[in-house]
Amino acid sequence: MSENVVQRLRDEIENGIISNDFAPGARLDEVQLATRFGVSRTPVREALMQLNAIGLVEIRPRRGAVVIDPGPHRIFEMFEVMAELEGLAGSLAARRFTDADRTTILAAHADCERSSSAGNSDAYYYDNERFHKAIYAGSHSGFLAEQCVALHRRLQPYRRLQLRVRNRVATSFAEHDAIVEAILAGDAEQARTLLRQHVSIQGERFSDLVATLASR
Amino acid sequence: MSENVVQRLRDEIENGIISNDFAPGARLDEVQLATRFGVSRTPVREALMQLNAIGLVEIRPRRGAVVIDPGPHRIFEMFEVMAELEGLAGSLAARRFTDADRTTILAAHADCERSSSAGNSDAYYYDNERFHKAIYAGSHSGFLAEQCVALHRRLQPYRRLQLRVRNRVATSFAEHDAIVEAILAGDAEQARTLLRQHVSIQGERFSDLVATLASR
DNA sequence: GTCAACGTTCTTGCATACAAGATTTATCAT
DNA sequence: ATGATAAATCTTGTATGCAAGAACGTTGAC
Repeated sequence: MSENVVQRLRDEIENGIISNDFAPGARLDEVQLATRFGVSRTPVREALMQLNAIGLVEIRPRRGAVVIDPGPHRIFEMFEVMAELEGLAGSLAARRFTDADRTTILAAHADCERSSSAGNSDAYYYDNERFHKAIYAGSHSGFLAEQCVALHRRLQPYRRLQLRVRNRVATSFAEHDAIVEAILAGDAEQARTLLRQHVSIQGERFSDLVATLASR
Repeated sequence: MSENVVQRLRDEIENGIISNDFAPGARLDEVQLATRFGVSRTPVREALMQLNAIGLVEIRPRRGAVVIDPGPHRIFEMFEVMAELEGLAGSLAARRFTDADRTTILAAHADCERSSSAGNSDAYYYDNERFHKAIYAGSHSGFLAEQCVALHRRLQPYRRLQLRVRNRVATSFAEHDAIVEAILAGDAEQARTLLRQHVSIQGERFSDLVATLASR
């Protein structure tokens, strides 16, 4: 996967956090991680520092690293920012998409339709990710795409929880449909608005999130 | 400043990059930095890894760390995202500001007026920063504020260049005035639009940036 | 039985050491 | 003189060691 041990560790631990293997609040013991991955403490420390810089891990001086627990309110704030960035990506994509972008977006959208109508929420989860990444790419802003991917990744666990809510997959796909239409029609403002609404968790969706978080 | 050596180093090197002490493309030699700051290579490496995670430094495997050179296009992309985030902050602030926020914003705004009319672009630079941070705070979104501060910081050198452009300070202050009005009137959409325009570098401002970058 | 003070143990933070890959330099052949 | 190859040097990547601070348990007093 990666060249050096540190990158590998960073990815492994990050995945562990994303996949809830390391739950929020869990202590990340250096020697424990080191023995687990068969390396010394040094690369483990370096990986933890990187995760700290990203904001996934908190390092309390002399007291070790713990997985950050954002809490419902902060998760909401993160979705709020994500919505804004996705909106921007959508509006830029509506103005800038190429033939290749169009093909990629439509392909991902078609896959979403399949997994949605099949009622396969796990498959939909992955197709949905491809769909959104296709839009980031369509924005033709490398920096924006990176920011979106990073934030998307951090929100991954909560997004996943959301899809478990009843009918969310079907609703999500319907929203995709309108988004694709707006983008391909070149309607930047409409694409922005729809994507913002699609991503943000307002009203009852926030309640659903809190409820699902509590019952983990 | 900070508890441990790594944080201190991270800040020092980051400041060095921001202030162009370490120019884009410059090699960051581990032993050199270590002796310079009177520490061993270990904390230097850890600091570099953090800067790598933030995106200020590129670490090429087995070939050392260099300061990333974003290039005009990427800088433009970064301002584009910054504009969006500031716009969001402004719209949230318009809806959520408290009496304390109002006081802080007005105070910073008044300082901007002073340094602007005094023609002191260095002073304006700092007052401007306070003004924008006051708006971030007014948004009452901790996550958004963090993102804004981080990006603001990364764009610091280029923002500074911009203020050197003729009349930019006066124009900037005039824009602030309208922004304050919109926020305090609770006009979220107007605040968003004005802030977006205020921050983004469209048209001739981009040409100015490129020109200034070239003649550094 | 509870609480506090002290000592032990464990963990982190930084330094040093060593190995492996990259770079530079020197030598040789054409 | 120029190019290539090989050796020496330098730099990075990882491991280990040591000191200082935090967590924990024990002992003693009330």
